[in-house]
Amino acid sequence: MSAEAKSTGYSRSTEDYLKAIYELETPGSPVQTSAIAEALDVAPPSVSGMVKRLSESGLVEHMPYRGVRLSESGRRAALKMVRRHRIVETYLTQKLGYDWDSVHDEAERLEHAVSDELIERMAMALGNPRYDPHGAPIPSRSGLIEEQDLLALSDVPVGSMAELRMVSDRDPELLRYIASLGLKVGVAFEVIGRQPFKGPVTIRLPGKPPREQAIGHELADALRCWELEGEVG
Amino acid sequence: MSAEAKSTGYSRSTEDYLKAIYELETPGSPVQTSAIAEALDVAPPSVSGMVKRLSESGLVEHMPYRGVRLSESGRRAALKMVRRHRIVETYLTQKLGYDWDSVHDEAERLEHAVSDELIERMAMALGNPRYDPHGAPIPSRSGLIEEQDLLALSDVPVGSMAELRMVSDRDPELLRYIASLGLKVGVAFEVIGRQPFKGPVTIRLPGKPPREQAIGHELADALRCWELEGEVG
DNA sequence: TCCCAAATTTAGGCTGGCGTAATTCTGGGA
DNA sequence: TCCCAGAATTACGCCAGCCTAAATTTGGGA
Repeated sequence: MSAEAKSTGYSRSTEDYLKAIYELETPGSPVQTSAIAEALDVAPPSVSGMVKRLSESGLVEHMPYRGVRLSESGRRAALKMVRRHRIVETYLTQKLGYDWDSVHDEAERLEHAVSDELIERMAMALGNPRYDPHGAPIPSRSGLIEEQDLLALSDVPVGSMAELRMVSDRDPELLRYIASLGLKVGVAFEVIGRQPFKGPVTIRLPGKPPREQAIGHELADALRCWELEGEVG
Repeated sequence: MSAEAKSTGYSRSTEDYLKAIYELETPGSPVQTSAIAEALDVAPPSVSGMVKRLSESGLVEHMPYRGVRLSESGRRAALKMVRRHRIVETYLTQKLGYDWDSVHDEAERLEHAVSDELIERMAMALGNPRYDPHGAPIPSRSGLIEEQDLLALSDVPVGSMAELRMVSDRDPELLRYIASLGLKVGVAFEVIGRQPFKGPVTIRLPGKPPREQAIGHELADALRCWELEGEVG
């Protein structure tokens, strides 16, 4: 009966679940209950309960004991949340001086409170950006998102040039660290070595004297790159 | 057990109640249950229930059947919400092109989601404003608020000059209307007449040809003014 | 002083969302 | 094919907040 000026019309919790499911979805397989539980830091039975409500609302398709998939309307709502999150992050960094490692939590709360109008005004003020500060593509107002086909740094062949295109916004520590290395979205570098058995990747970073830097495997897995055309010897 | 990055540490609902009570409080008398119920658009028994919780948390002092008063900590939290609300309103109008009649609802939601840091960054970007777009004073970070001693337009003596200083942000219709008259905070005018029995107040507004304008009693009650020194014949 | 209307509180219920404990299903290994 | 570990679900309970209906209190007028 209550109006709820939320503009997705769904509860905060529902919005969180939809976004989490969207982010966990891979084209092939449904998202498992336990994965959602971990992502949202709730107990698995809580997820079962919410999944039931979501599927009754037609937001997800539930295959018992198998997992869930977003329905069309679920995906639309999820992409709306993703757009909000990324525009807010971009706005905070560009207009209010936030560092890229500190915007995630703020955006996580604001995405539930902003109206469509505010988001569009922020987007306008930013010149309708296509990527957020971590390189993630911003879905369009109509819910289209660019599918990027990026390579983990750990998979870039030794000897090639690559450009950092995207990093998860989740881990501030990690973001601070890679920023301290001079790495940010758009920086190109050469991959000059990789040790086997999940050993570090070594890259050469541009600079007055180019700098070689070892990147641990876990980190190298989190850095998404474009392999650049011209190879370097 | 959950951390709650809310920074007041209270629930959305609690924040709403505290702010409402603050705004209904008058130095002398406690705030009645029914007044809170009306302000928040909930049923009186819901207020009784919440008041019980608030008083158990030490945020209000409850005098059964008489009403409630904010405690020190309750007042501090309420003023924090007021500061947030007013800074958000100011930010939206000054930096994102909102009109003064459309910021209230947006601020009403954002005030619960923003962090202290975001508020301070907004305030900084605005040059630490002292008043919001409707002329209401913005509490300082430490919780001090300027007490203004303003006169309703309906109480300004006929013949004097006055300046509009403050209007409630609650009614967009009213705000649009007075803006359409060319009235905004800071505009000075002369009170040239007032009809008895809650009749209209007539004012003379500055302009290429000064304009006379009748203001209904209800509206005249909502416009808070300074009486200016120099009288005019 | 008594009584009634209005305000308030209590009683009892509901929903969303979370938790734990117990149960059920699934799929891979022996 | 059987069995079991792990995943998922069901069963049940809790709390915040809201509601309506039924007491209860209060204060002002006759």
